[in-house]
Amino acid sequence: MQDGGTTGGGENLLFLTDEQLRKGIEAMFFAYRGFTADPDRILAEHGYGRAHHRALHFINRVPGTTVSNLLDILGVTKQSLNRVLRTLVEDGLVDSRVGARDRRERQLTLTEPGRVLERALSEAQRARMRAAYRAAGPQAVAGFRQVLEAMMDEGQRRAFSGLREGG
Amino acid sequence: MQDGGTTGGGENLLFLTDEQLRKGIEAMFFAYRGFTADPDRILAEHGYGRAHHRALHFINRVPGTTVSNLLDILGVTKQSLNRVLRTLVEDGLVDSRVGARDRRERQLTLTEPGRVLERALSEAQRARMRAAYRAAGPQAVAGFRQVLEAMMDEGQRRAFSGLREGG
DNA sequence: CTTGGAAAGTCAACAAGGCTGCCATAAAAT
DNA sequence: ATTTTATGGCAGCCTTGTTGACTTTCCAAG
Repeated sequence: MQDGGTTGGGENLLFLTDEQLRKGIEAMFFAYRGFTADPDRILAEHGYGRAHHRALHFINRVPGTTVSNLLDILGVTKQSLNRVLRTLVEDGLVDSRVGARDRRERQLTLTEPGRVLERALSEAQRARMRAAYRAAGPQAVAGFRQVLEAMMDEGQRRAFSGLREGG
Repeated sequence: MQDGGTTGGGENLLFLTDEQLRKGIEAMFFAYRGFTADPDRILAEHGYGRAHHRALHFINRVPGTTVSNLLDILGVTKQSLNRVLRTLVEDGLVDSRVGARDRRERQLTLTEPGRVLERALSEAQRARMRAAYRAAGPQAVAGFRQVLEAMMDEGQRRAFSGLREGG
C-alpha cells in the first residue's frame, strides 16, 4: 500500500486536496508546452505543424499502418489527418500504397527523407524528456508514468498499450 | 552510450533508454487528451474552446490581473487572447475595467456567472486528476510533479512558481 | 507645457488544424 | 445483380494560433 503520511491507521490524503490538484493541473499545462516546444521549432523550419509530427511519429511506430488505424490512434477526424497526410505524401516523406489484402485501404510508410525528419523530431523531444527524467530520477519517473496512465481515457489507454503489435 | 546494464558501481540507467523515453512521450500525448477531454465537453455545450478555459482559469487564479500579465502566463499572442476575452466580456463572464493606477491597463475579474462556469470546468478536470492521483498514490504523484517541473522551459517554470503572488 | 518614445490594448487579415457532411470506390452480404 | 458497409478523399466551416498596424495612455527630456 502506498502510505505517505504516518497517521494512525489511515492514509494521509493531503495529496488529494483541491490545492494539490490545481497545482498538478497547472503543472500539466506548463509542462506540455515544454514538451512540444523543441519539435515545434524544427517543424516550423519545414513549414509543418504538430499534426505532421504526430502522423510521422505513429507511421514510424507502426509501418504499413492504414489511415483508419491512424485515425483511431490519433483521435482526430479524417479530414484533419487527410490534409496532413496529403502534404507529407506530396513532399515525399510518406509513401501511400494501395492495401495488399483490401484495396480500399492505404498502407503508409515513411520514406528515407521521412525517417530523417522523424528522427530529428523525436530526438529533440527525447532530449528534453531525457533531461527531465535524469533530473527527477527513476523513482519519480515511475510515478510520472503511473499518473499519466491513470489519467488516460479507457480507449486511449488501449491505443497506448496496443501500440506493441504492429499494424 | 545508453547503458542500462548493472555496470560496476554505477546507477541503473534503464529508465533512460530510448525505448523508455518513447513510452513516456506517448504517455504524455495520450494523457493530455484525457486531461482536456472533460472540460472540452462542457466548453462545447457553451460554444467555447480551450482558450476560453485557460483565460477563465487564470483570471480566477489571479483576480484583477491585466491582459499583459495573462499574455505572459499563457504564452500566446495578443490577438488570440483578445478575441477570447472579448467574447467572455460580451457574454458577461468576465469584467474588464480600466486600471486604477495605469489607465492603459484593463483589470480582469470573473463575474458571478463566470465563476460558476469556471467552477464547473475546474471541478470536471479536478475529478479526473483526483481519480488518477488516487489510483497512483502519493509517492507516484510526487514523482509526477517532479518530472513535469523538470520538463518545463525556464520561463514557464517561473510563471508556474510565480503564480503564488497575486497580480 | 510640449514632444517623443514606450507600453497596453484593440483590431484586421491570414494560416493551421480541428470539425461535419457528402461522395467515390471497393468489399461484403443478400 | 443489388444493396449495405467500410475506407478514404474533398468541400466548407470554426476556433485559435500568427503578424502588423493603430489608438490611448504614461513618462521622461527639453
